[in-house]
Amino acid sequence: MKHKDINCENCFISKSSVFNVLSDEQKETLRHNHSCSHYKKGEVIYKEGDKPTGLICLADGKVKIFKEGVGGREQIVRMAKPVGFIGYRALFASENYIASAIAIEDSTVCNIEKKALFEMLEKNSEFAINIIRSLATELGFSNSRTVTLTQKHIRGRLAESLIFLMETYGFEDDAKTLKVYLSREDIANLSNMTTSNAIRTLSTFASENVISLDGRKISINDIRALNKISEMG
Amino acid sequence: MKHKDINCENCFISKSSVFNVLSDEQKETLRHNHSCSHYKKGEVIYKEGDKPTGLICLADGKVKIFKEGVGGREQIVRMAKPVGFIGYRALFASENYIASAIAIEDSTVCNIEKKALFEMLEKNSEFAINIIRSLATELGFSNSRTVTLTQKHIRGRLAESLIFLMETYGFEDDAKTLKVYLSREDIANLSNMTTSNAIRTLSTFASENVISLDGRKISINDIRALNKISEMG
DNA sequence: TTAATTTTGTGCTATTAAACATAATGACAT
DNA sequence: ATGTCATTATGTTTAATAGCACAAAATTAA
Repeated sequence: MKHKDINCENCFISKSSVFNVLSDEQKETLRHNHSCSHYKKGEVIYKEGDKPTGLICLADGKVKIFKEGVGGREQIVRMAKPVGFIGYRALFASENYIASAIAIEDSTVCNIEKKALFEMLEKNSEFAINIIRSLATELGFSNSRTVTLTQKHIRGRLAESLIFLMETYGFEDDAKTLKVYLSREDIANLSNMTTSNAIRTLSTFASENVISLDGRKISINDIRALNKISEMG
Repeated sequence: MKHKDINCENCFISKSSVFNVLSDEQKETLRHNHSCSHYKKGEVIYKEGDKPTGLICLADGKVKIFKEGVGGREQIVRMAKPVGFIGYRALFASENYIASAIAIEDSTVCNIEKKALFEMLEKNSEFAINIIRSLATELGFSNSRTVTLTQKHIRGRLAESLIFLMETYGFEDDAKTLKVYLSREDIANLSNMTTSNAIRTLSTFASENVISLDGRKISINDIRALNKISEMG
């Protein structure tokens, strides 16, 4: 369910956004061609096969992007955090979405119309170069992940996922609890393993004092050990 | 070993290249900032960790791009054909290479200087948009491949690789023999399996009359069956 | 509050594919 | 031609992990 007109100004003012090379006037143009929506935890933002209507910016919340594979088994290909973009790959490739996006927390997104965006790309080449850099970086990440997910063993894959979540979402105030609360199934889908094995391996990590578990709360006790497991298997 | 000044004009005149939106004058500018090289089968074009010096265009030949994973096991992430670009990801992300490129046939490549290329990106936004589209398409391919390689079983993965090679390099004049001659090891590295299993599974496909084998020559007898194996496992 | 449903946790079994071993074949250098 | 090395081929064993079954706990709905 969408609630219109919720503030998503974050998307335009963030220093780290690809928009940072736009002039105030250009930002204003995009602002005039956007709409905001709100999604509750678990709601679908877009589905595999849908046609993109614009560039979606995540102003607040957390979103998982995943593909359905063999027998409906899902593989999470990306986790988005604010301020970040989602669905841009399909938009720029002029294709339909090849993955789905679901809010894993209540989220606010803003949609910038395709037409206005492409006009901006033509006008401001520095902006285009920013997009090129983002896509190239993301492609490198994807290639690395392919190798990881296919070659590392379960412990290595899970350790790497935990490191990834740590780097993406950071810690709570205690400096050790991951600031993201995923189901065991989502953790499994991120790490290319069954839910059973994700549960089992998390328990093992906890028994080795590498992490602590309290429901969906995961605390990292020993980053060095986690890195070692990720690298060595 | 590199041989300078071998013709690689293909790269500039190809209709299907991202350069097709450049004016004659702009093409001339890039031409003034390029150099050609030749690589024999098996020679390294660049290695993981190297710093890109420009955009490499494959004018003639065939190249495999691969990453080294756990225990040096290689995963082929892309196969390049003429006219196509290699090494552009690292260049555009301003990173060092995260994969290596090796000629699998005698190949001619041309290197367009980084500086001239980026100046062109700034001048011609249509060109930049072309690059954006290429990167976005490639990213989609990479994401799909991640799911395939992690979820499909051996038969499915191998079938998909054969279809991929067929779509990438096409057939010889007999309309059934793949126009690319890979070692069993390369086929394995493309399909995320051991060499033994690639050999075994190819034999099985041959015994099922889906393909025919004659040394490194692979002929596709039944595309429909191959597609079915790829989809169903 | 109770009932229903989902999520988490744990043990056992079956299956897949890797690892290993050993030939056979083919390519290449001397 | 002859030896060396890489590649291809095939059989056997072993290890990893998916699949399944079931119970406990937590969450949601009635």
